[in-house]
Amino acid sequence: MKDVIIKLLTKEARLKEDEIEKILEVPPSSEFGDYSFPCFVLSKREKKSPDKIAEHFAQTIKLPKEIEKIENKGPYLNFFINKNILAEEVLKINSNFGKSSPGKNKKIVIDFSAPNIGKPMHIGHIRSTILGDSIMRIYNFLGYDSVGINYLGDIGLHIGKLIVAYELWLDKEALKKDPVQELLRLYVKFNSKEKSEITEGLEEEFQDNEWTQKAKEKLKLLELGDKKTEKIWEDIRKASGKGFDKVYDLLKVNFNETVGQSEFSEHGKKIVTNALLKGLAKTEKDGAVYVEINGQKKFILRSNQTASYITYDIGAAVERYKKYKFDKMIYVTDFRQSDHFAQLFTILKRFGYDFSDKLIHLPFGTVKFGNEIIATRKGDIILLEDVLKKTIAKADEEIKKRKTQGDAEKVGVGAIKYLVLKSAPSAEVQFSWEQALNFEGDSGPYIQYSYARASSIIKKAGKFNKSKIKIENLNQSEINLVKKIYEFPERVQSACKELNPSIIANYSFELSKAFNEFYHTSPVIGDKSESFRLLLVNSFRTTLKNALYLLGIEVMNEM
RNA sequence: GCGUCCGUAGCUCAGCCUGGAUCAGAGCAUUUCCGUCCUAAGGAAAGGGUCGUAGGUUCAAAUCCUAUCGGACGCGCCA
Repeated sequence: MKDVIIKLLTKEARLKEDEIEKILEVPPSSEFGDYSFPCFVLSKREKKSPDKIAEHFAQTIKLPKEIEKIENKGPYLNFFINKNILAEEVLKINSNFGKSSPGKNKKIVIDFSAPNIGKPMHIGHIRSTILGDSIMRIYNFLGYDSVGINYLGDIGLHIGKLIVAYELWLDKEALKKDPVQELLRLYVKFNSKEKSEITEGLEEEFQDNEWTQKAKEKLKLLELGDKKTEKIWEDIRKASGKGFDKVYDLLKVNFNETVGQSEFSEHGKKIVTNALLKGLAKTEKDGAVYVEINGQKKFILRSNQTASYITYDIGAAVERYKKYKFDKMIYVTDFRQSDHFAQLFTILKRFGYDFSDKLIHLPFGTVKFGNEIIATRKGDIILLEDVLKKTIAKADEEIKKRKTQGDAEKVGVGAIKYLVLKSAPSAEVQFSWEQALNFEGDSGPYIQYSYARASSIIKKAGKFNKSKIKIENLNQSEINLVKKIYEFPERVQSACKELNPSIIANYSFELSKAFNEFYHTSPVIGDKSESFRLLLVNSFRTTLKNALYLLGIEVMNEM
C-alpha cells in the first residue's frame, strides 16, 4: 500500500523514492487519511505555496484502485487507502507473516547473559538474558543465521574469594540442597570479612588487605594448575551451573555455545605477545603490557604476566571470528561497559584485525530497585528465581480464581519478559513488585489474554467458511485492527535495525488493544459478517503469536 | 576534571535518530459507567503535562544545535 503511494508520488512530484519514503507520514488522526504527504519540500522548486501544490495534486492525480481518495488539507496531501483491498491482504497472511530474508547467508553472533560463576542471577541480570534472546529471535526471523553465546565469568578475583570462603566455611549439606543460596552465603561472608578490615579515610575499593591477598593467592594457584584448587573451582562451577540452568529452563532461553572466559587466557596472551613483538604494544618497567589510547594507558597484561579482563576478550573475539566468520557480533551488556568495549574494538583494530568493524556493543541501562543498584557483594539482592516464582504464583492464583486452563508458568514468565522488554534498552528500568505483579493494562498477561480470547472465538466457531467472504462496509474497529496487523512486518524490521525489541513489545500491546476494541464492538459468531470476522480474528492471532514469539513470550488458547 | 546515558501527567514509560496538521500519547493510580451477549486479566468516559531551564536554527522544535541545572554511570595491572 505504502509503495503504491510512493510510486505514484515519484511520478507526480518528481522526487526520488527514498526522499518520498522519508517525508511520507502517518497523520495524527485517521480523519486525515492513512498516509500524508506534506508539500513544503516542493514549494521552493515550484515557486508556489505548499497549500496550492497540495490542491493541484488533489485535483490532477489519477487514482489507482488501491487508493480510495485523496484530499488536500492545507499543505498536506492526504491519501485514503482502500480498506477493502487492505483487508483482503490481511486475511491472506499465514504463519510466515512478518518474515523476510534480508539476512540470507549472513551470520550474527550474539554474546549475552554472561553471568559470573558463583554468583546468583538477580534481577540485574535479566536484561542481558531476555534482551539478547529476543534480539536473536528477531535476527533469525529475518533470515539471519545467528549464534548465541553465553560467555561465563568463570575467572577473576571473585572466584579467588569464593575459593577462600569455600575452604573455610562450606556447609556441604547446604550446597547440595540449594547451591545458589550457599554460594551466595559464602560470597557475602567473605566480603563482610574483607570489608571489616578497611582503613577509614582511604578509598575502600582500592585497598588490598589480608583477605584480598588470600583471594589473589588462590587465583594464582588456580592459574598454576594446583590440583586441589582446581577441584574446588570445578565444584563451584558445577553448583553454580545448576542454578543458572534452572533459570534458563524457566525462561526457555537457549544458547548455541556456553563457554568460560578462562578458556581464552592463552589465546589472549599470545595475541598480546605478538603485538608486543610488532611494536603495537608497550611494556612497563615491571613487565605489565599496555596500549596507549587517547593518551591513556590501557593495560592488557598484568605485571605478573597474567591475563586481565580485556586480555580474555581479545582472545575470545579473535577465536570467535576464526570459528564463525560472522558478519556482525553483538555484545549485550550493561552500559557501564561502554568504554571497555570501545577500547576492545580499538585495540583489535590496531592489532590488524579488520573484523573489528563488525563488532557492536549494545549497551542497556541499569535495573534499579527503589533507589538502589543491586550489588551482590552486600547480599541484599532479589534473586531472579524468586521474582519468577512470585509472578508464577500470582498467575496461578488468578487462574484458579477463574477456573480456566491457563499455564501459570507461561503467564508469570511472560509478565517478566514483557516488563523488561517494553522499555528501550538505553533506558534505566525501575523494578517494582507492584509493576511485576500487575497483570492489567500494558502488561504481558493482558496481551496473552487477548490471544486467548481470540482462540476462544475460533474454537467456538468451529470452522472457517472461506468461500462466503464479502468485504464491505467495514466498521472503525475492523479497520483499525486490519491496519494494525498490516504494520507488523515494518515494525519487525525497525526493531532489528535499531536492536530494540521494545518496538515489538509496544506493537504487541497496540495490536491487542485494537483487538479488544473490536471484540467489544463487533460480535463474531452469529453475525452476518461472521465469516469475514472469523478470518480477521485468525489473522490477528497469527500476527500476535509471531510478535510474542520474537519477545520469547509463549501464548496459550485459554487462560 | 574528561566522557557516556537519562530528565515528557502523582507513578512507570512511548514519541526524539529521519522536525510538521485539531488537544504531546499510553498504562498504573483516582472518579464514573458497561455483566441474560465469543473469558471483566476486558471495554467506554473524566480529571491530570509551560515535554528540566534558557537561548539559537527553521515557514514549523518534545524532536536539531549551544549553554545550563538535576540524576545515574565510566575513567583500576577489578570483572
